Amino acid sequence: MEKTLKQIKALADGNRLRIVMALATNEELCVCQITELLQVSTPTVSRHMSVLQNAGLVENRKDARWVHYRLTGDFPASVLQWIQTTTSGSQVMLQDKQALESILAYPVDELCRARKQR
Amino acid sequence: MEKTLKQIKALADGNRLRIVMALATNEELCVCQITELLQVSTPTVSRHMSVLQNAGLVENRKDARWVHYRLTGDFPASVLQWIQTTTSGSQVMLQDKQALESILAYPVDELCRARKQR
DNA sequence: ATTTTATTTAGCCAATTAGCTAAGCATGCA
DNA sequence: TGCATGCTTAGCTAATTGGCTAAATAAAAT
Repeated sequence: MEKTLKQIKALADGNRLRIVMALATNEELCVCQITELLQVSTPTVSRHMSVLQNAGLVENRKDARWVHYRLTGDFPASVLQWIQTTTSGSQVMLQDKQALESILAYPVDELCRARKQR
Repeated sequence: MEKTLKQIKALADGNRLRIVMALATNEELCVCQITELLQVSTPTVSRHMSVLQNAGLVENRKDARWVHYRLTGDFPASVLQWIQTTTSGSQVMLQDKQALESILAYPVDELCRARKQR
């Protein structure tokens, strides 16, 4: 039961659900991009990612300065599908989808520098 | 997203997961029986049930003195199945399965009276 | 070598939550 | 009508959690 419970708890947060949905449609995102999406501080995103990773729901890949996260192959497919079908029409998720398009329009390093200036 | 998140949060607790699993294999259980299963106080069970009910995952039926809870038809089937397959082999769930057999062996009113004496 | 940059870790605070006991509310029975 | 019974609500406490800022780490660029 422990693993299942850990995974459910990892998903039981609005921001983490948004992250999962973003990764479901975008394969890989770096911390900086997720930070821009959620509009919370970088450390907060980092902690959310470690919760998801600890639950075995995401994994990361280091590439130069960036850490790219993606959903693991173990991510329970039926759960992901349920989340997608039940949330994809929601206000937040629609907004995120649009925001992600803008975010992905920038090269990663430009986005990060841009954030810095605020 | 709100409804989905509410449902996930409702499931993000060990005792509530145990309750859901118990109801998945037993159709209907009263508060008293669930209390006996979890070995926590009646008010605690009552609160757990209201969290699940608020999320639309369980509904209740009043019968004389007792309130019987069952999973709703809306309970996302794929999620239930995932929980069942991933937790049914766990220590806790196996113990619960046995405990439930003993609990169901008593008529409901006897069980409640029996509890009272401790 | 030093500085810049992306991310993580540590430490703090406010809000939420799961547990308890005590009190309240219904419903059935004497 | 009054009492017992099953459950819920209220109110408290301890523990957990999500957010922040500041400091640490790691890797690239100057």
